[in-house]
Amino acid sequence: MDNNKLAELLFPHIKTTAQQYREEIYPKRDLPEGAMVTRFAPSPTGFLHIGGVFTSLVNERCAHQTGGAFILRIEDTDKKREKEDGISAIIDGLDSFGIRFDEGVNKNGESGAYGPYTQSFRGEIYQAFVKELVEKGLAYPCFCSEEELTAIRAQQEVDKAMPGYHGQYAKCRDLSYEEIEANIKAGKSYVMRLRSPGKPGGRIKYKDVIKGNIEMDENIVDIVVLKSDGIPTYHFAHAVDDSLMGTTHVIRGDEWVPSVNIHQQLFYVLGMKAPKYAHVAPVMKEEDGSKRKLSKRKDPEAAVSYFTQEGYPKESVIEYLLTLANSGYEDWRRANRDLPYTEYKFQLNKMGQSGPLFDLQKLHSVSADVISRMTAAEVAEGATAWAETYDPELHACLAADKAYTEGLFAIDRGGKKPRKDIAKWSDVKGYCAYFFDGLFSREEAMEMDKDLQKEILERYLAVYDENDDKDQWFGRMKEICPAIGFASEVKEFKAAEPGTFKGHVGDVSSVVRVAVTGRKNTPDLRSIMALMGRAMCEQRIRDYIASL
RNA sequence: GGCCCGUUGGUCAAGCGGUUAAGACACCGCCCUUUCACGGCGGAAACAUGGGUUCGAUUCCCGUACGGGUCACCA
Repeated sequence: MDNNKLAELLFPHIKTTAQQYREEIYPKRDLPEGAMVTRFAPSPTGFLHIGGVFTSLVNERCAHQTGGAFILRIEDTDKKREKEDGISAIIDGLDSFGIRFDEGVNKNGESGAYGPYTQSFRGEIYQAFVKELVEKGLAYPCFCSEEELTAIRAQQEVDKAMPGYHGQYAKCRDLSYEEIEANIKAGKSYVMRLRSPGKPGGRIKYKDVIKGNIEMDENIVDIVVLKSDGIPTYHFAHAVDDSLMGTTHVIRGDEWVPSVNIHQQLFYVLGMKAPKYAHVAPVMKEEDGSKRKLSKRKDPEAAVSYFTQEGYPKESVIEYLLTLANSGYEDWRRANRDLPYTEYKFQLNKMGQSGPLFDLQKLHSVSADVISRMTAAEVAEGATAWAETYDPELHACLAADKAYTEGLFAIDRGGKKPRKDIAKWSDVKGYCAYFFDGLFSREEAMEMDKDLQKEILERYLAVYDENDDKDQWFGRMKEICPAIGFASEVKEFKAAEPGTFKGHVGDVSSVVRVAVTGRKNTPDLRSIMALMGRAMCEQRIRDYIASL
């Protein structure tokens, strides 16, 4: 058969050759030694999944810490599953986690010298490569219908043969030029298949950066490279794009491991160098005692929107994901509390081989730590921004007086041992409600004789001075003690015979605390009262007395 | 079912032939402390299983079990 003639019959409109794409249109990248070119290549089939953030973070770290490039490519080769806002959901989602791309699809379209970066716009490129394959006798049209394919599968089951279009089952493999021409003239729909050079029984080996040495059967299936609509399959698009774009490391989910034999074969027939592969295990979820892949449909915490809704700062999610990705990260963080995560030397080959369970409790702890390292201004800003869309009532309070809001977050913040009460912005309301009359409610009461509480508060009011510093403030509490039979030192109280004192200075401040905040537990009361101011504190105390 | 990968405390995990088998989250106790938090100290808690190889296996090899992945004109 005349392969060139067949190629022309099949692709008469394709004038730019594969050779030109390879050598002229997309030149080699000029990068420093060791620079990694990576890519995140999602298909726009729904919303961004936390697993997508995970793999793109890994890709991003590898590219940027080596001075390489990070590409966002959209794999929209499946029209059926495509969702309308799929692309923008991915772009916005990644952007909201601060993951930056150097090339590819973005909000304004595309940028970079290796485009288009959206596969649906690369049709002619793929076809040029298939055309070349046809010329070399490595691809052919297949006219089998869905029914025929099903029949083949059924037959293979009977024969206990390996499923797939191969060997004796590859009916269209050796069609003559005339037959092909006749089918096409008859308007029969067809796909383009690879004429696999693989031999049954052949084995291939490759070294996965994460999984190590992997050995598997050589591919012998004549896989589809171009679907009947002329759009490539993932496999083919991957091979063409990643070689043309100069990807050095393909870092993707490990569900692709079994396809590596196909991919390597594709690079081989295309005459292009295969990239290195690193297969990342998926983030898992525990259910009924067994692990399974985190699913977008079943698990609310799988969608990135969950984290924004709950108000986990993006830094927290990244921080947590990094601890999952590299176990050394936590140690590094402890030693370098204030450095940005980009300073950490991420190691691809140190990633776990099996999927980690997504642990919300750990996220919570990591996030509390992240927030504890923020400044009051940052916390105020984060919380206010979150509340604006998710809690209008809270937002009204936080936004009313910026200085006041910042002040409340400044209490017990900074220094070596900052508080860790807030793990996500949705915790803020519970944390600070008593600072605002609009949110305030009396949540807890003192278990102490009411008249005694009254007396304590009356006496306190008599000596209360809003200008006191911390020591003076506490001194007032002590001042009250003797007159009401309380110990002004806790040690004194503990050392004395039971019954000597009715209580101690700590109990006095507890009464004041409950009166002012409606709670038994709060951060430093003096700071709280100083921030709230005399009028508010006095009002709270008087209201409390009246309620007793 | 075929093929591929994996299996260290509840979870995330160090480990790479000889260790008292790290650390973190969670849990428990104690200390610090005017409350709470933070912090400090301590505790309980693990090498799936059976065979080899070896002077010695968590570590290497084989089998078993369990878990995960994949076998499309989906990615």
